[in-house]
Amino acid sequence: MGRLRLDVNPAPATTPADADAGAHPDAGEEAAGPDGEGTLRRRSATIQDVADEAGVSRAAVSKVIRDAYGVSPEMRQRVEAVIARLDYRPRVAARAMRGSSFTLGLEIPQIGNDFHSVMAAGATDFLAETPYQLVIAPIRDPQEGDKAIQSLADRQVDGIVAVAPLVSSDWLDRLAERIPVVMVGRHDISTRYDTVAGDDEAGAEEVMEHLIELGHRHIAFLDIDRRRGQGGRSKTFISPTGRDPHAIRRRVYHEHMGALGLPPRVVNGAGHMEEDAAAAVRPLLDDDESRPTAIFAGHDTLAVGALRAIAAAGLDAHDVSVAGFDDIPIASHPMISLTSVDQQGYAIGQEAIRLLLERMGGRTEAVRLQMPTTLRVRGSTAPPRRR
Amino acid sequence: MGRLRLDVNPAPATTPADADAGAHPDAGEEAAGPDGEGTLRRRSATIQDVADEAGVSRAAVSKVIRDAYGVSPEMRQRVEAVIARLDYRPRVAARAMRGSSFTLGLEIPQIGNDFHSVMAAGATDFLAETPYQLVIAPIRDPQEGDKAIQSLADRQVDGIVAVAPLVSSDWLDRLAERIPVVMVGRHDISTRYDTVAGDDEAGAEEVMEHLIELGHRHIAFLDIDRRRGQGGRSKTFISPTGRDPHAIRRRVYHEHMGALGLPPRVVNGAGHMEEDAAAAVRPLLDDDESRPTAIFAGHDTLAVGALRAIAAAGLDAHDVSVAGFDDIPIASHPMISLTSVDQQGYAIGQEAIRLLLERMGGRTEAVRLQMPTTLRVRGSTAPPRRR
DNA sequence: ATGAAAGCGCTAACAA
DNA sequence: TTGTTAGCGCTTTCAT
Repeated sequence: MGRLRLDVNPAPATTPADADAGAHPDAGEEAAGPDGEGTLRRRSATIQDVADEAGVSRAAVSKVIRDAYGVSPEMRQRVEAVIARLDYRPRVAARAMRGSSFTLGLEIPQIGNDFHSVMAAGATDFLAETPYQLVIAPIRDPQEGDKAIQSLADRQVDGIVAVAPLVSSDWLDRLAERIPVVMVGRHDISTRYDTVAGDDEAGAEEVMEHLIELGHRHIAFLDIDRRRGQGGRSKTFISPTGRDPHAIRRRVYHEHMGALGLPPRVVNGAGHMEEDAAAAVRPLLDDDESRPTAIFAGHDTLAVGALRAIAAAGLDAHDVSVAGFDDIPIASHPMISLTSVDQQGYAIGQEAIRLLLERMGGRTEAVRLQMPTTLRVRGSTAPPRRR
Repeated sequence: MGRLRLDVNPAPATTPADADAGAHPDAGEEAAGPDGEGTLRRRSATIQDVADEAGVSRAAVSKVIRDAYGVSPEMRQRVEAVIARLDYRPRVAARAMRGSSFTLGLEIPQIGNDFHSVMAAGATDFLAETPYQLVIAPIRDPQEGDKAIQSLADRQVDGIVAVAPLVSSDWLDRLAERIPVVMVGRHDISTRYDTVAGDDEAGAEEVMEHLIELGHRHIAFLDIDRRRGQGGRSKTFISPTGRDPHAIRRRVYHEHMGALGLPPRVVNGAGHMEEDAAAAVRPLLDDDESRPTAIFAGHDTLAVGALRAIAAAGLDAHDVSVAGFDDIPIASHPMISLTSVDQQGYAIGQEAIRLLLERMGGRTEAVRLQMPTTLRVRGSTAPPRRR
């Protein structure tokens, strides 16, 4: 599956059109023209075609489509009519060569993670009345963040928003010299790119205080697994600064456990997916004695996976409580009812784009935004059953 | 919120670099070079820079990066060294002007719909070992599908996969004259673009037979709402052919109800979102007498929303059963346990890309693929309580 | 207000 | 095997 024949190279896009003797392609006309309705790809109208047809210069057409200064109403009208008739669309690639592509890139480390979806929705909505188009570059392995970001940069996007906790800040600094960059979920201090992040420290503290107050003492931390994708990729590495969101959440967990003299227990999620988390949690539940009474999951997708294992084992919140992070939409579903930290993913997406547009508009000082968090207490956390 | 200052126009990307007197940008060197570490955006290396630095022609460099025929090992090595040192990256926009952009576009009508996420994952995975990058164009309103597709086309992607049930097939035919297109979830017969779709008819039949067999007679159909975004967008319209997936599911529902002489009851989901569906279902539950005993939801996101309303009202599957379509990941969660039709979203994503690559490789006959469906019976459907 | 012309970075004939 | 050259479609001075 997934094996593709190696005829991958696209057919040369060169049309047999050599007759450059003022031949208007007449693209978009309903009359199919002299060219048979065969299968050959038809060339579409260029700015030159429009200019010829309207009897003006390319420059004039360019001014019309850019709404630039210096066009008479009559010319504008004439040109616009031809544009409509020929169904002319400016080629973004050609524009990009001279300036901007009016495209913004968003890299997210996991398609299907609802937190990222919500963030992307915020970004998309914010761009609505803007001339910019957002494109998302999805990746398979969270470790490949730098590749996807680079790929976006190669495509001449005018700016990049990325969620990539593991990419080195040096590399990002270098990238940000070339193109405006806003990083989401990073707490590092860069002078070249902006950051937007939730307050991971405060959020994690709320969770731990809540669990402890409920009476839990045997609390496990369900972490994402960074050992995956161990290939020695040069620019990607395990965050050494401990400043990525999951490292912070884990540290706060350790601090609270330590303060109470409780032994920490970190379980590796073996990935980012719900199923990975369920698999990692399952063995914890076997033994009634050693079983934790609560699990603090690094993010909601892991938390939902933990709930999957717990429910499948016939246990409930009084046996094993679960708290997550992100407050993804399903968390508030009454049948899931997951206690979670709301870090305003939608607003994060909006703010990231706002900052990016600001930067593209000329701002040069770096801005760091931290969103406040709110603990949403729900049914998945309850006092532990006395044993 | 979301209101952005109108300094949206990107700063002109022209660097003040006028000294074209053989100045190598020396991009990517760790030594910051003579230029102060100020804020001006640095120009990055071009193929010309590499050629100059390596003492060869542009064509030679081009051949090296394209792995083309006719380069001596020595030259290749020399060029590659310079490429690495200068951190040279070919500009995709420039390449796109001469041929392909090595970018494939995926348009999905709703970011955050898990079925689309799974599909996108299949597409992404299939492209893994390929030189192509997938970019996703998200949209806010499902009605804007044509805009997003057009936007992708404007960006010179080499091919397009789209989920856009409401776009007219004429428009798509015209688009497909210019660029390879594969449509997902459409059952129409086009000679210019391919289609991949689940077997909506068979899937819906399985659902209805299952509900009826359980003993349900008062079955409602929870439909997406097509009245939204009523603005008269020229190329978008309510599918007149009745061949879009939701129209088919609804038709099968009507047929089964009619065959049993039962009165149909179609409820509008007022959108595609879970919350929309919950709001639409709530009023159905008020009156014990008129309350349906089962709901067939047009897709799983709506079904989960229905479950939200049902659970919030303190009811369960014996009061109101729910069946959905798509078998999104959360459906199998034991706390949700939603009966649903599996139409292999992941495989659909893979197949769509496979067909697209085939088409890009030269195939001209249209291919229509239909994926078989499987009903996953779970806890959300149960025999109705006797009243 | 309009147009001529240069050039963005790359690929693809074609020559050498 | 290598280099020269002509564009791809657009924006942008700079003349007119």
